[in-house]
Amino acid sequence: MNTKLKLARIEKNLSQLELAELVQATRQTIGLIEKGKYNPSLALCLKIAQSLDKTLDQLFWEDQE
Amino acid sequence: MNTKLKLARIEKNLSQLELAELVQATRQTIGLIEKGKYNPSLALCLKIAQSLDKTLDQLFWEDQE
DNA sequence: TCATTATGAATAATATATCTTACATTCGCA
DNA sequence: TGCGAATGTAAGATATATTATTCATAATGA
Repeated sequence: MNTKLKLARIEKNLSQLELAELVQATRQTIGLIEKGKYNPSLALCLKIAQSLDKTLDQLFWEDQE
Repeated sequence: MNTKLKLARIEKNLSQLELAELVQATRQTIGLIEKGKYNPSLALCLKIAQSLDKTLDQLFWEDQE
């Protein structure tokens, strides 16, 4: 479950569908990434980060043990 | 061409093969990512970053225009 | 009540990352 | 010289991300 991504999207007042269109993906893909059920490509992560005005680390980096 | 990745690997004195083994990938995959010919998965990017003691941003973030 | 929006979820099809295997080149070093 | 290590590259096979389509549900507002 990628809560950071979901929160960042909601902060920007975007629906899954709106974010999907911004990054040229589908609603399902965004939904599954937020659910943590997909292992997205770097290119998609970069587009998402740009669209939400975040960096990769802010959305996808978890402190590794 | 991902120069940051290549430099970070060389800084750690790792060959492509050694890095590949650390992240459970193949030498070819590492080579192609360094060449900028692959769009790697987030999971692989995370493993690479951990192995090189860098964050995602340090290896894969380019200042977007 | 009804319509719309947002989301979750499943299945089948497609695109592509990754692997496997293999061969070639370069370079440092004995 | 020549050997071994590191790297580049290519073709075919496999795994999986992503799409397309569809159905279901909850929330909201007219």
